[in-house]
Order: sequence, then structure tokens, then C-alpha cells
Amino acid sequence: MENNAQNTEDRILEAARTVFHRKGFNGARMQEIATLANINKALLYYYFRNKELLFERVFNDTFSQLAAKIGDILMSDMPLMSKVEGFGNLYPNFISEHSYVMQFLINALQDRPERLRDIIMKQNINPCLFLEKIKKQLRDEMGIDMDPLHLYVNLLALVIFPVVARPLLQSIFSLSDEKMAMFLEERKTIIPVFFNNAMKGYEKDKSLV
Amino acid sequence: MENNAQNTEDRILEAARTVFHRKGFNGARMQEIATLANINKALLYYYFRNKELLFERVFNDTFSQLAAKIGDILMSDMPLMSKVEGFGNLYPNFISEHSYVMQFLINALQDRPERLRDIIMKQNINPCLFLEKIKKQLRDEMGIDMDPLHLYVNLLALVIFPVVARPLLQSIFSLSDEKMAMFLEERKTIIPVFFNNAMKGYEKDKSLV
DNA sequence: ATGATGTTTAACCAAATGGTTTAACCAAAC
DNA sequence: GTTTGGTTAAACCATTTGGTTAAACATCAT
Repeated sequence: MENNAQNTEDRILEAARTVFHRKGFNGARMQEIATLANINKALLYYYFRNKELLFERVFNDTFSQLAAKIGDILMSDMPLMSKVEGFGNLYPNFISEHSYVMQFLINALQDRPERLRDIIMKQNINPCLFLEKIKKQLRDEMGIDMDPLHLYVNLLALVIFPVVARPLLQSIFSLSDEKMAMFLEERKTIIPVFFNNAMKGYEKDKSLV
Repeated sequence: MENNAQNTEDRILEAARTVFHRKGFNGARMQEIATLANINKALLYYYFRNKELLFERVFNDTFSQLAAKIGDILMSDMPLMSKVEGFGNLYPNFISEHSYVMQFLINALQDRPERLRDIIMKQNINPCLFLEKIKKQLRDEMGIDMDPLHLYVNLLALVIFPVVARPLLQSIFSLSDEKMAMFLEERKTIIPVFFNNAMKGYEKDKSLV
């Protein structure tokens, strides 16, 4: 009984995740979520009082899950460049299964930027620690003293953007699905190289000062 | 009279742009567009038969405008690195006025990827020419022989991502609006440097081969 | 058996929203 | 001065959609 109940809640959440991720809050229909979860609307509202609450739950779950994965990599004791590589792999892998995650998060926050503040507090995640850690590793491992935020955003950009803008890029450059998949696969090696090269440049800069 | 009419159509389009850009197709309300354009709903439908048509018009206009600006830079005769710099400036400037443009385009294409194919054909824009040009400049100016698509996507990523993900980044790293504005401003110089450094790395690679 | 919990069915409601219609108004063009 | 096209006001319609309700049923624990 409880087992089955838990199962239903999970099925609802999974369905809700799928629909919200793909269509956002406004595009999603409660009926669609119910159908996908193999239940009827009444039961859906029996588990989650309303659309907002369900959406919030999905948003929180999604963000926490992604944040945990990123945190694992960034706070580990790997050398910086291994982290960069790990990052390049994590994301395309993660989103091959959850391909709309990032888009979803960005849009949800565009609508209501205050959404994150609460859950970042509740969660024990502190993104600024990431930056400290990166800064320290930069100094210790490569002798570079620079703003870690720009560096981190650069990395995020290189990894995330091509996936988020995928349909745009595919249309503009007439890439078939296979070619696009190959392109994204190539980036797993291209990004670390690109990043590494850029870093070496900063080392040189430093020796000039 | 005609003058006034033209004026009304423009006002409608401007209002529609604003609302669609910020809220997307599903989030936008025809009444809101009418109100913003200072007309009533009847007149809105008198000018544009329905929501879809109006949206399509806005999408086409938006894409063409952005494509033209990008094309101007990429197809000019500037050296590659000046283009990179021009790019870093173009985008934040363009979107300080139209800050939801990219988000809007990405979402619209997520919904219906076929949207772009038609208008790219009609337009005399050929994005693949960009790539050829870049590839040639890479070879001639820097002696580098590599896939220009990755390079171009890298540049787009570095420039566009921080703006699109702005609310996400601001929340995560608790940046005030002023700090975030400063951060984006800094990137105008940081991106070219980063990019330049990475390029130098490829030159070295080549000399090793 | 009884009662609590999960579940379905199906009807229902209210509000929002895309879209239409009609009559009247106004300004300029003829 | 009449026609014409842009414009308004206001009512209206059909549909979608978020959300509710009530009755019946299944299952399991006690």
C-alpha cells in the first residue's frame, strides 16, 4: 500500500519533471502530466494541491540534483585541469538523459529570480566556496592570480551553451542530428584543450608582470 | 492617415516584441500586447489575424535583425582578433536594449525547430560562409588549421551564455544588479584576452607537429 | 467486519483567453 | 457631403484549463 503510494508519487514527479522541463510552467498542462503518470487528474491534485506547488517541487529537485553533481566535481581534490575535463564530460552525459534541464532552470529563474534564494539557503550548498577553491587551485597549481568567477563562467559557458542552443545551432548550420551529436561529443576533448591553452596564456602574462 | 496607420502597426510590433521576448508564446497575452500598444484587442486582430501570425512576424524580425548584425561583423575585412573584440562588444550592447532576444530565440526554436529553416532560405544569409571566412582567416593570419565551428561556438558561448543565464548566475553567486552589470562589462575585455590566449596555444601546438 | 488510504469516474465550476461581431465614431480623400 | 479606412467600445462566443466534488470501489491493517 505505502509502497504503491510512494510509487505513484514518484511516477507523478517523474512525469511532471518531463513535462515541465520540456514545456515550462506555462506550456505544461496538468492533464498531460496526469496522463503521462497513468493516473487521472483528481489523483494528481490529491497528491499535489496545485500546479505551482508541483512546479516548485520539480524545480527544487532538479536544481538540487544538478548542484550536487557540480559540487562533487568542484569540491573534490582533483587538480584543476582534471576538474575541467570532468566538467566537460559531466554535463553532456547528464543532459543526454535530461536534456532540457538547463533551459528549464534558466527560464524558471527568468520568470521569478527569487526562486533560488530560498533553496540555496536551505540546502547546504555554498557556491562561493567553489570560487574560493578554484582561486586557491589557480594560485597553487598554476601560479595564476585572477578572478575565479570569470573563469568558472567561461567553463560553464563552453560546456552548457552548445547544448542549450542546440536547436538554434542545428538550424543555422544545417546540422543533422547525427552530426550534431558528433559535434557535442568532440567538445568533450576540445573544451579542455581550449581551456588549457587559455590558461597557459595567463601564465605567460604573469611572467611578464 | 496612412502615416498614422503605419505608426500603429509599428507600435503593435514593438509591443508584441516586448511581450513575446519576455514571456514567450505561451506566457504572452494578446490583451497585454494591445494595452501596451495603446489600442484595443479588436484593432490588434484587425492588423494581425491571430497570435501565431503575430508571433511568427516577431520571430522573423528578431532573428533577421540579429543575424544581420552578426553577419556585418563576421564578413567584414577586420583581422580575426578584432572581430572577436567586436563580438564581445556587440552582444552586450545589443541586448542591453533587447535583453531577452537570445533566450526568446532559443526557446522558440526549442518548441519548433523548423521555424528557422524557412527564413534562412528566404534571407540571403548563409551562415556557412561565416565559417569558411573564419577558417581562411585562421590559416592566413595565425597559421592555425582547425574546425572553425568549434571556435565560433566557443566565442558565441563566452559572449551569450552569461547574459542568458544571468538570473541563474546572479542567484547562485548572490550578485547585486550593479555587481552583475560590472561583471558583464568586465567580460568585454576578458573574453578577447581569454580567446586570444587560447589561440596562441593552438599556434604552439602546431609548431610541435 | 470496519475503517483508513489510495484510486477511479465523471460531472462540474469559474476564470482566463483567443477570437469575433456589430455599431458607432472620426478624419481625411474624393 | 459622402465615402473610405482606421479606431473604439462593448458585448459576446467557444474552448481550454486549473481546480473541485461526490460517489463508488479496492485493498490492506486492525
